[in-house]
Amino acid sequence: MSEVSATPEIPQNNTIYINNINEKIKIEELKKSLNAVFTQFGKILEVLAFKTLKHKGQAWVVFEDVSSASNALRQMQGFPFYDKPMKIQYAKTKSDVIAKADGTFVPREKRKRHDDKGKKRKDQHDANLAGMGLNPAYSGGYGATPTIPYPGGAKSMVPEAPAPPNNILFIQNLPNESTPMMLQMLFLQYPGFKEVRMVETKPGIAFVEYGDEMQSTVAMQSLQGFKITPQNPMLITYAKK
DNA sequence: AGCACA
Repeated sequence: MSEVSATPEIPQNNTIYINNINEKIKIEELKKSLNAVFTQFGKILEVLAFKTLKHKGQAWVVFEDVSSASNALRQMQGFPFYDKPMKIQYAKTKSDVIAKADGTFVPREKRKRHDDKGKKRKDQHDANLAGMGLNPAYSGGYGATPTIPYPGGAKSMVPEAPAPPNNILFIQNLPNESTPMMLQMLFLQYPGFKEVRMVETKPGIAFVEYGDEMQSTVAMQSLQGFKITPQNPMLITYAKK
């Protein structure tokens, strides 16, 4: 009898293919969440997901290194993501961003002919903040290098050492005039938000609670370094348990 | 279930 495995093995790839994803999640949020959840395994070059019928519930996460993809695949296999266990495989083919870096990229024929440069991407939450005179530090680049703009005086830390995840976030370097309402405006937009707690005796810090660690992670990734004033980039970490 | 390159 053959000893070939019954489950078809796909060779390693920089890109992981994820399915069984909760289809209720909007593409924009989904990509952000995937980025947040997988960034711990290494540099992510791209997250792709589509809302077309054929591609619902699926996504591709492209890592710079194959080893990152391997670790992600193993460690996040079955991870409860929006209440559904992720199914992760290697992608069947090389992603374009990788091929381009390789020099092996060859444009495929099914490419659209017409320019689609007319589409512009909207910034996500700037509108809410304008009235308060707040200035986002980021305009929504989840693919960006997760560099944390540490406030002056913070001890230099190795960014590769992540704190243990917690559904409660610890926010530092807030301006003294920050109010719970201001913070709520920022954090409420991410799913699972529960509450903001500020410590009266210690201005400049706050705790923000989410329903679970995944949700808090998404919010943290999105608002990391957000500037309420130009000299106050938020430093967000998981709260100690 | 479904493997793309918005």
